[in-house]
Amino acid sequence: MFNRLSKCIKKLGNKKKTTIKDIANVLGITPSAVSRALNNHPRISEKTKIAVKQVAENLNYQPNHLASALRKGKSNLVGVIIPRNNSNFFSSVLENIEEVLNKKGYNIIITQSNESYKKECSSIEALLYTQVDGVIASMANETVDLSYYEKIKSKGIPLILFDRGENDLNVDYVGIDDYLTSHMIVEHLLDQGCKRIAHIAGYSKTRIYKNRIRGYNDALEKHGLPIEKDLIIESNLRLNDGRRVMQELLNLNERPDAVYAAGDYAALGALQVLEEQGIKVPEEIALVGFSNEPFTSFVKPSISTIDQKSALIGKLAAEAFLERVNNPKVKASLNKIIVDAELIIRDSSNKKE
Amino acid sequence: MFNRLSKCIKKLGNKKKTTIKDIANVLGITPSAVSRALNNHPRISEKTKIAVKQVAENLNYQPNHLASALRKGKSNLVGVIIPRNNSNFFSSVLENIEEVLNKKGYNIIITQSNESYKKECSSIEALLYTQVDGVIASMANETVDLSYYEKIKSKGIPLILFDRGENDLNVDYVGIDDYLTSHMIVEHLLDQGCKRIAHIAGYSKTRIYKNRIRGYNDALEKHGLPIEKDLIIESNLRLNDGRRVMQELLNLNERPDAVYAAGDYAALGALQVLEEQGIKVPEEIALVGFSNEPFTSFVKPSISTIDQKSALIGKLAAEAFLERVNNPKVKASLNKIIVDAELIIRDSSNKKE
DNA sequence: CGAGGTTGTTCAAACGTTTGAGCAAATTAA
DNA sequence: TTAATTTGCTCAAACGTTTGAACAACCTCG
Repeated sequence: MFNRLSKCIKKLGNKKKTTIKDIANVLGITPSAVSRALNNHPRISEKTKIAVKQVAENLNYQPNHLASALRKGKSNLVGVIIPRNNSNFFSSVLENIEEVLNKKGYNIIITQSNESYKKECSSIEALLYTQVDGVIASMANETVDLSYYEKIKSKGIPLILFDRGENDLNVDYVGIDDYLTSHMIVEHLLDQGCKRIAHIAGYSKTRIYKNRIRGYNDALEKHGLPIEKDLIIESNLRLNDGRRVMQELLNLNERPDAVYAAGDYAALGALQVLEEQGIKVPEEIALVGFSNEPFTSFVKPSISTIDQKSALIGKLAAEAFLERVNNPKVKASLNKIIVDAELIIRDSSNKKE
Repeated sequence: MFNRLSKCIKKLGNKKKTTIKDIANVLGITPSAVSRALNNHPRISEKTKIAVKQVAENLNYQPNHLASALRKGKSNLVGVIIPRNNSNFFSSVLENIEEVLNKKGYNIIITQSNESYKKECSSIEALLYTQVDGVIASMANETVDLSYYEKIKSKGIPLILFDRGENDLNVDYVGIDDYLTSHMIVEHLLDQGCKRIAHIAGYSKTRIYKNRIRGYNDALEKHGLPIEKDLIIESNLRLNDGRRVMQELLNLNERPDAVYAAGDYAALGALQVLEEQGIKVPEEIALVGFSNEPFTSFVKPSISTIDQKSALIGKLAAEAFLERVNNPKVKASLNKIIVDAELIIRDSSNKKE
């Protein structure tokens, strides 16, 4: 056995990667026994297992994922598609997805759609080509055509959406209840004594922004306040667009006394305009944003906002995927997991004390 | 031929994925001919190619990446390791790496080390297991032991470092010249009339922060200014640590009249403390950060900082990888690609006008 | 002592591609 | 017309693993 080993070590000189075959040769057993030993198969003797692992270690054996994935028809790779990577929300979601899935032996492939439908399609294409075992995605704002997502479903692998999803697509979803969250914001502002609440809305075709608008409207109605079209202005929610919308609101005959922006960057833009014009926040106009971007806590005044529980959403999305993989037959109930968002009240909307 | 086709379509009913074998059966040719047709092999007739592609389309054929990667010994996957995903710098680098590599048929697997050495090791492990064709990485702050990176090199696949690299590891590197950039900052502050420039330094074991400190020292020396130990304080560069260091600096017998922080978050922390204490920026103390995080442009006063050309760095790192893959023999010269950083002068250090 | 079960292993096929070698037919050159 | 070359394909092995089936050797039990 010893000269077998040394022969093999010599062979290793020419840089070929070690395979289970090499291990088998060293020990004088077959590759299948080695494979089973490495996978702790019950029908392999403890003695052999130890020997195999020892030799594997010595030869610096690294299993070839490609081969086993091919044979098993399972890659242990999960694709994650996010719109953009620079927000704190997505980075935290990712971190948690990864944490949960790594523990179960999955690795993740992250792709950014950059909010572009075209890029999103090519990402899906690439992920499917890589034979991922599932996809966890948050849709680009632009995306209306769902055929590429249908393609994932038709492959028979799990598809989990988070944050940005579509009801039409019949799949698992994890996110907050935008409608209720909007309610919460409006009621907080009313509670602060505000009477004319404006809404810097997101792209009204996207489900989540649509729901925020609905929530805003219904909350006003519920409290007997009129819904004024002038006070709802659609925006791409970027900083500069927040400025533009705030300016428009200030140009109205009757100014609002509160602004609820569907995104933090838009809220920041609004805040800048208010500051430039010497309008006191929150005394004259109160302000609430959405997403809890880090900067909301350190600008002056700090901006009230919504914490979307990114860590929890990531964790739940990953678990939803695992659930689907482990119980592929249960096609029946699709989960809509709704996480409670949290309103973080900061200076920009806190008139009391 | 037509009944062959319909037979095959029927077969497809039972959800099995189409393979080149299926296409071969339909057309009555061999799988190898199909493979060659799909890959535009010159020895396949135009007629056959067209027929194969037509049938492939009809049967909704999707090539199995795992199989071809296994056979070719090449996965067309590139691993990217970044410390954290929430900074604008890394997200922009990623976007550009992806753009360049996608064009060449590569997909990227992104993993976050979360600045943890342990996580970094397991990421490397995972990437190697997935048989990536190369790794592009920015090292975690913690990382001192390079053995895991050596492991990548020993696999014989390209390793490209960016931003955070180590000279000891003999590999390609893309980044800015931290030493010169520090010079530039110090000279800008001197130009503004500052005489006592403090430095909120990064972890002095990390190469880039070490170089920033060296640059700071040498620039002062060059201009005949003393180097005062009290004015250089090491920090983890997070917001709160920036506050702590700024407080320490203010407690000195003789206050600095300028602060150069090696990171934007630390600069922001410093700014908060200055504002709270009613110290005028830049008049009493000028401030410069590092990295051009978005918030530096919208806080009041806006913070002068360094743009590290993230897009360019991403692009160059990806190209360095491609270079290595295409010319594996050229072991000789390893590239240190140095990109010129740009000083963005904003209100926090602009005393003139 | 023989039937039945368990243990530890081998055998061979399979996963879906790619690719060097081989070969017949068609084309070109001499 | 024949030899040489080109064209268009087939054959079979290979990539490294996993896995159902088979089987010998050993153990157990009545």
